[in-house]
Amino acid sequence: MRYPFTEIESKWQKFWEDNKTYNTDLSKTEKKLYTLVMFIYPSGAKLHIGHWYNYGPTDSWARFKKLQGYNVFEPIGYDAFGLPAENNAIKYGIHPQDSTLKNIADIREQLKKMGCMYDWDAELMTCDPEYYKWNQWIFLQMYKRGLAYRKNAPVNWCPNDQTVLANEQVVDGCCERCGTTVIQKNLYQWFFKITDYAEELLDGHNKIDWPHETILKQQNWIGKSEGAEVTFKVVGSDEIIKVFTTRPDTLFGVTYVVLAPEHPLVDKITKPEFKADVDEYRESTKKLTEIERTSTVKEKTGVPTGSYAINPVNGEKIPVWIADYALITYGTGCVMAVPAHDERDFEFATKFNLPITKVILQDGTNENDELISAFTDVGTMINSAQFNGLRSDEGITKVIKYLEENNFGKGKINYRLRDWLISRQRYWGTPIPIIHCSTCGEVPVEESELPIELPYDVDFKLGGESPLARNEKYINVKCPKCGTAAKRDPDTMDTFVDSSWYYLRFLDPKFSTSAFNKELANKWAPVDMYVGGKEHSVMHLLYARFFHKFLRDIGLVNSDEPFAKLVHQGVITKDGAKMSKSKGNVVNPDEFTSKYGTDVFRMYLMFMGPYDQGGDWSDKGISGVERFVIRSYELFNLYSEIINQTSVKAKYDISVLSDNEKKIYRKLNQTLKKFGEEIEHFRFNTAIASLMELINELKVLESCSKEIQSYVLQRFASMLAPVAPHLGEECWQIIGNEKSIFQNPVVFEVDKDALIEDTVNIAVQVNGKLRATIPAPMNSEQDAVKPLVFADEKVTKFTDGKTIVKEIFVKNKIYNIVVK
RNA sequence: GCGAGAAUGGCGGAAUUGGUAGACGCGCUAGACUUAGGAUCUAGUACCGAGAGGUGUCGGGGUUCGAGUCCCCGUUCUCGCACCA
Repeated sequence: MRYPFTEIESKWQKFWEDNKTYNTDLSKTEKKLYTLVMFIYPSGAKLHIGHWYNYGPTDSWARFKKLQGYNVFEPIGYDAFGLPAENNAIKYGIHPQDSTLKNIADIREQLKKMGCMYDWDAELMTCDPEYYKWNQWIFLQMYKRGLAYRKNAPVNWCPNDQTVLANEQVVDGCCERCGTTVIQKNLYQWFFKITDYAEELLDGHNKIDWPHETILKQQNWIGKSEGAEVTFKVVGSDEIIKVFTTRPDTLFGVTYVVLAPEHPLVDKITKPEFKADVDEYRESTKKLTEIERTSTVKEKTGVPTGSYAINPVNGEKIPVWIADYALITYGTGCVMAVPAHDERDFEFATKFNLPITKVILQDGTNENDELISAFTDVGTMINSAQFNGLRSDEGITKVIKYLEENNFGKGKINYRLRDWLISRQRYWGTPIPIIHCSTCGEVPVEESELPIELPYDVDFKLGGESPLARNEKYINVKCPKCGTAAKRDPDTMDTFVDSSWYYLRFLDPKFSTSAFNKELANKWAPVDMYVGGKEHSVMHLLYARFFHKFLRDIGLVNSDEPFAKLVHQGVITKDGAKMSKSKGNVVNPDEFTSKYGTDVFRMYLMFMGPYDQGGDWSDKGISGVERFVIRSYELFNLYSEIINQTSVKAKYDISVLSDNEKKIYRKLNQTLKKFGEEIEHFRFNTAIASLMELINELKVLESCSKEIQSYVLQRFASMLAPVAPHLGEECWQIIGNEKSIFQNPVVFEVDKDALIEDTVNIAVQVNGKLRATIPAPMNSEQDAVKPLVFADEKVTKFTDGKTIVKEIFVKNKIYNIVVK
């Protein structure tokens, strides 16, 4: 028999849509389960294997939970703003709005063919003014509280995309999107003050069930380090240099100070006779790309400023240099250099012949031993006045205390995390709701004026400024305060703003008088299960956590974290390489869905291997899954006459069943248990393997009573339904049910009494080597098993004539005899 | 350089707390059926060996009655971060 997947799949897709099978009643919060897959970035019209791999298995998990009786909410939406649509417009002249809406329409159709249980009434897209209106509203709430602010700052600029990038979007010194080398530029930009939440973003990691590596990445990104801020006075000047150090215990070993070349103090303290060299050096570092500058293999460079500073703890006069190994973006932009105990300072001091003073003595060495490299570990403090003799790790707190008592500095915690730059000089994004007035300055738009809609007619060509700046009608407005001519902020927001709170918007998208329904958000947030790629470990997942905490602080949600549990799916590669249009190695899912159907393709993706591991694409094994699907379908057709479902009990007493019935009843329940546990933990490959194992044993059904046949098939269908939803529904119907299996999920219960086997095979080892397996009644004690063991000549062959030293017995598992 | 993870048949991959290594699937071999088909079914399939048996989870040590699993040393690969003071 052929498996008519085309008919079956379209039939059920229509059924689900007509009956709104998967619309969730959000007012019912009992057993609520909010499952979400990261929404779609509609940069093209075609879904690729990665999309299927992301959405299919996650949907199977959600379906499984629904069959377990959870009130599951699984929405879908489109992350619709962003650069690709606009780049496309520049290249081909298609308006971003037109191409995006077209893509979304195409994608929607493909998603429906995937057969996921999305609640289509909750669908959203971020380019909808009713959505981005609330981006603007949240922006204004942040602005009011000083968390959205504008400053002139050195920013990452992509010369190709002609826009500013967030630090997170710079990869290896290149634009994450187009690969062009990023340059530094000073611009007035809008920032969100995510740094205010640095400590809480770290703390919150304890409250969420996320992959360990993702939490580590975020911790690393936030980059908390504890130490001290120390003030150095500049000789013959009122200026002071503040440095951040994690090693206050080495303070007596400071032999020079380094400023970042961009540091504003450089102009003030550089001595006239050094000015030419300093300017030249600053010019040359400016020309370096991010990659060249941050390369660790690069030799250290720098020039002296001619000024000197005073080390507060010992009054020593030390030179002030500038060098590009001091980063303007970290700490204070100034470094106190301790060559004896820091590798970079050691390298620099050696190159420029600066003094090296040992202040931490390595255990087992002498003070006068020559240093051949920096000693950075813990040792004993020397040359450090009253601190001599202390262990350096203990010295840290003592020195900080001394600094504070004498007003030389203070203990300080520093973070690598920087504020989130959200301005983009591009069109296809959320307009920033600020008006610039020459007399009133920055004026926020009234909330009642929102949304500030994106005008349709704009000139997209690249010019280093936002396309919106060239739209006279949009840009020229009257100042809401004084009424004089003013201009709108011409920039748009980073698209990561859109994705930072969309999971809340799903909770009642039609409720347009606020960003989201607060009452429902408090009942349904956080998202219980969130699934998406590892590439979002830092950016999206950190920003969303920040937003959630902010929304909590203004009283809109009562939870601390947006995503309680997080799972990353792996990446599907092709011949070891990431699939991409430019490489031309994209595998088209249609090729397989048209040949095998959706269910087979979805199941094969799940069966390939561990979900979080992904893997290299090969269709080699797909026929195995196809065979399983056909065999299942045939099986149900074989028993299609079993329609008397009412006689099926919830469980049976196995002692009254025939041997075959008992065997299959037990196997079925064992499979239910195994399958459930595997799906629960996203181990789809082994879950499906357990179904295949079961079907391999279903031949004995022939000799079972109708009741048992019915019992087994019902439950088999309930396991098929999550992993092959169309097939599951069809099989459920074949055995006489009218409703969708997902509408009356009752059959996912394991009969625990049936799980235990009567007999077990005990492995008999002699000196740890397997010599025989002996069947014995379940839970037999050693005394009962022993005679069986020594009656087996496969065992005695190895024990006869030897002395038995020891016998180890593990119930139902092992009998190990140690002989000499 | 720092951090995280991984390495099991011809292939994808299975193996509760250490307890019968190779589940399930692909492929392969043989057979059955046959309107000769890349369909289906049955049996087999880690390696060496005729067999008894031996050897096997990247390499080398160790703990243990027993190690894919735990500990130490090393190799290779993947992924993050990378002059963060």
